[in-house]
Amino acid sequence: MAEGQPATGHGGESLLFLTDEQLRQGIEAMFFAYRGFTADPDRILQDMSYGRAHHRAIHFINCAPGTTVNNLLSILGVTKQSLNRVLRTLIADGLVESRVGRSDKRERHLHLTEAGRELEQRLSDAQRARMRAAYRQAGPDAVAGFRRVLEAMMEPEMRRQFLTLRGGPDDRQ
Amino acid sequence: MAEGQPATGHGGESLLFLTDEQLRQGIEAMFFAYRGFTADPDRILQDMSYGRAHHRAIHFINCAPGTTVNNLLSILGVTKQSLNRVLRTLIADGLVESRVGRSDKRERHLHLTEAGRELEQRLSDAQRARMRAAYRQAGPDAVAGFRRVLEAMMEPEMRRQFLTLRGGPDDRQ
DNA sequence: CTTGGAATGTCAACAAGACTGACTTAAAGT
DNA sequence: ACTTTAAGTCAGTCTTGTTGACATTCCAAG
Repeated sequence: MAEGQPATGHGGESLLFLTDEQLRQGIEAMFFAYRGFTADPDRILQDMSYGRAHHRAIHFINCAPGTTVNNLLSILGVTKQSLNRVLRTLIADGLVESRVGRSDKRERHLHLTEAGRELEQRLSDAQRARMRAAYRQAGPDAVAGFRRVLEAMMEPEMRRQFLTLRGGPDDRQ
Repeated sequence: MAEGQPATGHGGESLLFLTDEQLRQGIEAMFFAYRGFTADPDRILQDMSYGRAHHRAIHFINCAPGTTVNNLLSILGVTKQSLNRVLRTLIADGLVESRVGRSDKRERHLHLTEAGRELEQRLSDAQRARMRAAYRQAGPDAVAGFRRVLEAMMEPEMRRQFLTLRGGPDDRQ
């Protein structure tokens, strides 16, 4: 496994390219960058009594309105009990609405309320602003490469989820 | 702010390039990729009674042998109480050695023991393997772009730290 | 129709790992 | 002598993950 493009055609670079030192730098870059990536929303959230988990839930409910709890679980990769605590507070605070499924009454379909969409916007704007700045600074070609490496780094199952999400959200309810 | 390169000279793409949808996809890619990024070491660590915090400490002690506790704190971005809990167990388990500073006896210089280096290798190998596979699959140009975007995404202070780390570790002791 | 299993979601209790705040000890600087 | 700095500790809280037990609903086999 792990072939794809055998790293040919870049004069000599193909060998230097995968030294442990280069990889170590990539690992550290990932670590520091992820900190920056979450810094802005975290700052907003800590003033409310929410955390990163709430942000993630809000984000993906916004992306796929009407999604079920189970569906959200597989995207977020946590236990249902963990997600439930977060959802409970979001519902209690009127940011998320949980509608009993029409066809299958066991399911709960999740939607953001107006207030929920408003918070989502605030958080997304902050995160997108940093992303936009980074993209601008790095340039279009760098962005394409960035995306390619990230996709290759995902667990296969998550990559499927990711590509599905890009396609179209399920709005059944 | 957020100019740098005004995204010129890539025929038409310059406008499409920064849509909210593109940015959202970048954000989600970052989320899923980071999960993959930590998955392998996490699997190794959960069999021992360690967590991600221990991995980070071991990683950076290995990178900069002889680093002080304070130095490590600023790299990891956690409180000393939090780091101390981790260091205490690592020292007790004989993975990390804490030497009193020669010139300044208040400082403790941290080193990995043989057992510590061994664990570090195991963890790094797992993480590097994934990184290597992703790099190979994406190709050299993509990797360069990946690195550029990550660097631009860091908090300015972390970027300094990162570039310093690339330069040379401080081996004073 | 009933009944038992599977799926979905909820509640309760606990652990890891972050945080703050207050305090001690030792060494360095002034 | 006094202050500052580096490190460590104790106690308490918060977020977010975990497992275990439980309720509800659906569906299919008897």
